[in-house]
Amino acid sequence: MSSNPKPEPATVKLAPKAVVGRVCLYLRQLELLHGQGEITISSAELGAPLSIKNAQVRKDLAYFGQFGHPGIGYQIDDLIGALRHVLGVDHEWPLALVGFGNLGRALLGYHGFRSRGFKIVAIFDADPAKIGRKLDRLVIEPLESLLQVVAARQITLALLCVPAEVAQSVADRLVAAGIVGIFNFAPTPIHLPEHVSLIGVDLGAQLENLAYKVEKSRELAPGASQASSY
Amino acid sequence: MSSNPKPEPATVKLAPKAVVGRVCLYLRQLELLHGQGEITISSAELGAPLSIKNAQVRKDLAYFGQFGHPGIGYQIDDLIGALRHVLGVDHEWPLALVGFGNLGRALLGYHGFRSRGFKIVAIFDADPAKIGRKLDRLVIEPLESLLQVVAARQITLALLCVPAEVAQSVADRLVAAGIVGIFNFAPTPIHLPEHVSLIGVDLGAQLENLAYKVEKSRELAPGASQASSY
DNA sequence: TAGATTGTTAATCGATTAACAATC
DNA sequence: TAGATTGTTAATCGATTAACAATC
Repeated sequence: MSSNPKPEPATVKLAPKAVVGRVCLYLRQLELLHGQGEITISSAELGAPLSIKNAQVRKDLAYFGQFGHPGIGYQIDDLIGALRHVLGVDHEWPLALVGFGNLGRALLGYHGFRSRGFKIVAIFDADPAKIGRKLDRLVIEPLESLLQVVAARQITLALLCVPAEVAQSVADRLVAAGIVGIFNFAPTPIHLPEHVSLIGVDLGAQLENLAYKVEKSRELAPGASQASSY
Repeated sequence: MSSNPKPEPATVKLAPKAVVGRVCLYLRQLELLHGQGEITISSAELGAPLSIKNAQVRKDLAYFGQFGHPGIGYQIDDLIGALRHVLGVDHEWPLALVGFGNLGRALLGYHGFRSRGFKIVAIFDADPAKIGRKLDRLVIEPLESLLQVVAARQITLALLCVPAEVAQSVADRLVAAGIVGIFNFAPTPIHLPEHVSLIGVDLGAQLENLAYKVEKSRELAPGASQASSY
């Protein structure tokens, strides 16, 4: 433990969503660079491949502390450690996968989760025909077991991949079982109590956004659009 | 040669990303209400289930025209038609599915696309073991066929579900084949020429966002977080 | 008319960018 | 020291919210 300036003088400034989103990208980029043997990096170099300006990078990082060295830049391994801690990905997260349809099946095998400490430790489905099926080391369980399994395996987060019609009611049951964060893939908004966090991705809506962009750039003229990177 | 530095003086206000995102939600909500036999709706009623304020709803819609009637509200079927046109979902969009791994397989069966006029009409993969396999009415084809198939089936959009390492190079080939919009699922930013539109969803990064929220609300106190709806 | 609700303007709020003294 | 780069403040930009005359 070093001589840290001021740990937290009641300044619980929770970072804006946009900032957190970008910090995730910085972390991934940093890990890539670390793997390539890089030692330090400047805000400009870090932002460039992500199309993010140097001032933005510095401001984002400054939300969480002072990590840089004037004239030098950022120590990559130190920054990786700091950002992992900030984002809460410096430890494992046991996940429940709820709804084992097409999308649920894909998420079970999705590498982007596992590589970040997110580990699916339970699968639930309402369909009696699916219950009992074995996958990997897991068995598909009925929603009736939610309460017991969530407690036993200390599950905190859930991937919700059920049909839109039942998304809200299943979400309610997840909350009742003690889940504190839900990643909603159902194409419908759901409402949760204040203490439960929520992220939603509506793939259909996203694709409509893309259609709009294309339609619009066609209108504007053959060859004028705004490019962007994600 | 082209004598237009600025094509349209007044009316080419391309709506901000956030506005388009919300309009997609309005459209879905309106279709739901239409199915329930509702005829008219006010901005307040439309926004409520989405946790969006009435002023915001009116402002968003006003980007695209005047659809409402003072004292009455909006005619649901008229508004649906208008928004579909604005978003470009009043006609079919032939899609290419590129990369037939876990996620690609899930997207092939994903109902949220088909119900909006998005229709997968070609599947590509680089793996010789997969090429030739039949699914639904489609055959998995090699990337070498891209140019020919995209032209023949008039494909404009692509779902990119390949590993991060090859995402950029495959995207380049898609662009070369004439694709004008890419939905990138690979967990890496890609860069495209100006005339090609891009939407990216990084599921791993999203899950990290959720982890951050949970971590943060734990710090703040047991029972204080910001709820939101998607 | 009285009540409801729009589209739009003005006020507020937040996020991005630029600029620069401080630091290595 | 000279050059590089930080963290932070100030300026700019954009998005959300409130307020209200106009309209049905």
